[in-house]
Amino acid sequence: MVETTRRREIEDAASSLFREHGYSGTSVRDIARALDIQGASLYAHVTSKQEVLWSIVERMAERFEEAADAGMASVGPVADAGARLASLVRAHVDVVTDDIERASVFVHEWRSLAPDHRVEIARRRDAYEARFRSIIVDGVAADTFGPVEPAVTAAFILTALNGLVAWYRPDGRIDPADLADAYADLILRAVTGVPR
Amino acid sequence: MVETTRRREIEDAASSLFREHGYSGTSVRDIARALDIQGASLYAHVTSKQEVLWSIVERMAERFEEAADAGMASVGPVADAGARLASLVRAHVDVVTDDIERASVFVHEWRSLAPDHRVEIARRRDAYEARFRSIIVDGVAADTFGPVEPAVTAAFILTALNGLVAWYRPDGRIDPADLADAYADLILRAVTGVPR
DNA sequence: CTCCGCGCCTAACGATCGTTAGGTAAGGGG
DNA sequence: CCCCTTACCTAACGATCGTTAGGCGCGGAG
Repeated sequence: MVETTRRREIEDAASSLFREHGYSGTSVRDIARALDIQGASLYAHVTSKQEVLWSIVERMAERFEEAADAGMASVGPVADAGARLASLVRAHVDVVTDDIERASVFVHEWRSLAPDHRVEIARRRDAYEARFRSIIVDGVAADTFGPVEPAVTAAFILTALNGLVAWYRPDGRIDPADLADAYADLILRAVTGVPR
Repeated sequence: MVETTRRREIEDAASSLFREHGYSGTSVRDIARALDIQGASLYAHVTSKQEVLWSIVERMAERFEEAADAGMASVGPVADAGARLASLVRAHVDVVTDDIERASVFVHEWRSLAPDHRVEIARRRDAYEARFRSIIVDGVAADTFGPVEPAVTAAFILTALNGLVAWYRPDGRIDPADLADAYADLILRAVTGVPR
């Protein structure tokens, strides 16, 4: 399936509907109705409903990975654990706030993928989470961070970040950059802070 | 619908399936198959699939509310903000780890409720979140906490807590009480800590 | 002017959905 | 012994599901 304007409109509509009603709760005819065409007409642009989901999820996986790469590159490999963690957090918040609907689909609907794709996404999520874990291990070893448990802490951080899709509203009065700052502060204090 | 053994077994099976495949992704016949009976036979115990979801979600809402009440009662109304927040966090983690499948359904599947029930749960979730917000406001005012934004911070905390359903495994090697401690520590430092 | 292909249409397919109707087998109480 | 309740069954309903087949109109290229 080649990338056309119509194809993008279909994925936009699908993202919005998948987010609100889930993959199983959204019918092909629902997606078509959002574009004012018939359900069967979608198949001129798409090979299956499942392929639309995969296209959305795969693209977002890529975006999260690229943002993390860019964040690490900008801060340098020798930066201390706190700076590297903050960079990962900001990168993640940026991606989520930039496309909250696709991010929400990525976070919640990967369970609806066909087995092969589901396995692939699970693997890539593991690798993504491992970036956080390894920074935490470094920070604990260097005594930059407190004596936190890396696996629990990484899961805590990532689920908090993904939780953004549950409440962030792009039309709200909250600036995405401020939000990234606030989240980076909260998370940095969670791992480095000492009680006042 | 009265409470019988069979009724509980149905809700157990439904919770597990709703968690794995979502409400729309689970058919009445799927639930029945888990109990080795025919789909139509379920209707001797249940008035509709929607009612099963509501029963699960409503009961969990109650459990979260009761746990928060008990937590606040145990710590006393004059305790400082940090102690009260830690108590809420522990209460929430306890409920989630005690029944991870129903908790997961509560967190993710309330969107599939009929409009009236959905509105009611949204209202009760707001009230629950307001408990966290008001403690944060107190802590900031008393300078027990840092200058965090209460709405953002409360959302951060609650989504991190709810994120437990995405990764906690009751058969894992992690003790629920240790987990509650770890989460309380992380969250307390996030709001109170100063950089080391 | 003709032709081609893109974008959409209607119609229909077999499967599966939630739910209802009506019946049957087992077991305990009068 | 009979009756009632409990727990399940088969059969079927109309609706909706994802998807395929085949056709039609329009706009641009030759």
